[in-house]
Amino acid sequence: MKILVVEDEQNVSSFIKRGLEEQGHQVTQAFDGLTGLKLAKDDEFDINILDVVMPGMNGIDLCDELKNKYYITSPILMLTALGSTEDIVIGLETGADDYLTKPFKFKELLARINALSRRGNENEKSTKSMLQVKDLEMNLNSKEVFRNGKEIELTAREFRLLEYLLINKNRVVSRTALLENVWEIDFDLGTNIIDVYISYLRNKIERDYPLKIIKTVVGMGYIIKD
Amino acid sequence: MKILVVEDEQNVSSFIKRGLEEQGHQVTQAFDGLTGLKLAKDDEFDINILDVVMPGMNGIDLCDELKNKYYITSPILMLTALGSTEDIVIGLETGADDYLTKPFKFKELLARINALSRRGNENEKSTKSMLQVKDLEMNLNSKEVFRNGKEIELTAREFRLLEYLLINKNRVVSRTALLENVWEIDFDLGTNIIDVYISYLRNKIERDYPLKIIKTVVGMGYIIKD
DNA sequence: AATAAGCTTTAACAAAAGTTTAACTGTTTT
DNA sequence: AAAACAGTTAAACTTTTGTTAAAGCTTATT
Repeated sequence: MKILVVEDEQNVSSFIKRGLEEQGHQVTQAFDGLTGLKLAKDDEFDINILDVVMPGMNGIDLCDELKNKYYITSPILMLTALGSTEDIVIGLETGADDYLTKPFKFKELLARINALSRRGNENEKSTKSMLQVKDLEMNLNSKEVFRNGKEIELTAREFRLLEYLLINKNRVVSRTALLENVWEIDFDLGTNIIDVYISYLRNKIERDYPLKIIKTVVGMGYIIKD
Repeated sequence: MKILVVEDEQNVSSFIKRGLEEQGHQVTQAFDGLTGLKLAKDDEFDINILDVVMPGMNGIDLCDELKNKYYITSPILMLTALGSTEDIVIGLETGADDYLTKPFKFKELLARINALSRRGNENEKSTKSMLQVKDLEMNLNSKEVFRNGKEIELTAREFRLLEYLLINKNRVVSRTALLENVWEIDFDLGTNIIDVYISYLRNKIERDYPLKIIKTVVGMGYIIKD
């Protein structure tokens, strides 16, 4: 993992760096808030460790900027002096994902880092390249579609239509939305292309199976439900 | 929020309960691990607070069971005695989402609970789109309507009418307003379409239930009250 | 550049579903 | 009790959806 450590005290920073590198992580150091901001805002790190007390920009403001201005998604772990409950409260409020009071045992830091990265990975399940509903699977990388394990060949447009419906699983998708997002047509001029493609799609993915996938909601659009 | 507190020390448990209830949360108490397990495993709580040191099943085993056997998804916050770093490490390793060392300031517990629930909500952004009154629920994403858990099929117009009434819950909605907002008719030419649709709607959502939803306010319009 | 194959779009029609009108009945207010 | 207001019903009407075939495009290949 790539880990950023923003900490002004040389010896604490090195202590962390050495320990994490022993665990096979790649550590980048920043010794003041502004440098830390520059490094972190592009969200290239798996975890950001920020000290609260620093000259210039402090850890809380840095955390605030990162989470609420640059909207970074990687977790932030705050380091605070023992007993400064106020800081902890504010830190968590501004969006820090965890904190640790100094002095701390390295083992605990490690456990927290693991917990944070574990949590991060769970959220990324949604980003992964498979969409599915019932016994229908769509692989976004290989652009393959399977029903009950059997491959179904779709044309590009059929694929995009199905993809959009799957991304919006459990939501009714209007014709306007389909026209805009699948066909990039921003105003309808009385085409029935959607109906035609829904029909094609149904022929390919539902014809041989009793379990239907695409439901029509008359007057509103179409929906794929779990 | 519904919060579960599994803690064997009466006074600590009550302290937490009282504080959280003051914040408007709904707290359920368990005074031993097994009871806690029974309550938590059905995953009906928004947050589970577990004490580590308890007679019988301890908090760490409980956490392990819940996360790795019953796969509950709601966050777990562990309470540990000060300085037992070992416990914290194990706790986080078994899947706890956060921990707090005793003694703690209530303010901090609150901040952590808020942080945990915030994190949870991000994963299910589809939730915010529910309208409801009494035992009637309307899902604006899937365009589904349920009465007492049972689905009711509505046409597009019926849906829009009910939606508008629900958005204006506890307010009398005039016929003119309905005509403008549901039918997009800006001036009435003596139609009774609203009466007709109110009648259709009542047939579908009230016919089989003693508890009525839509009330007529003669000379003014209709109202749905909580 | 011409051809062919595959994909996309249009258009016509049939079928299904939903909406509106209007006549009639019932209820509340004056 | 009359007048105004609200509710019900069924038939007429409109809109929406599904299907098919043919025409129009693109793209790869000769």
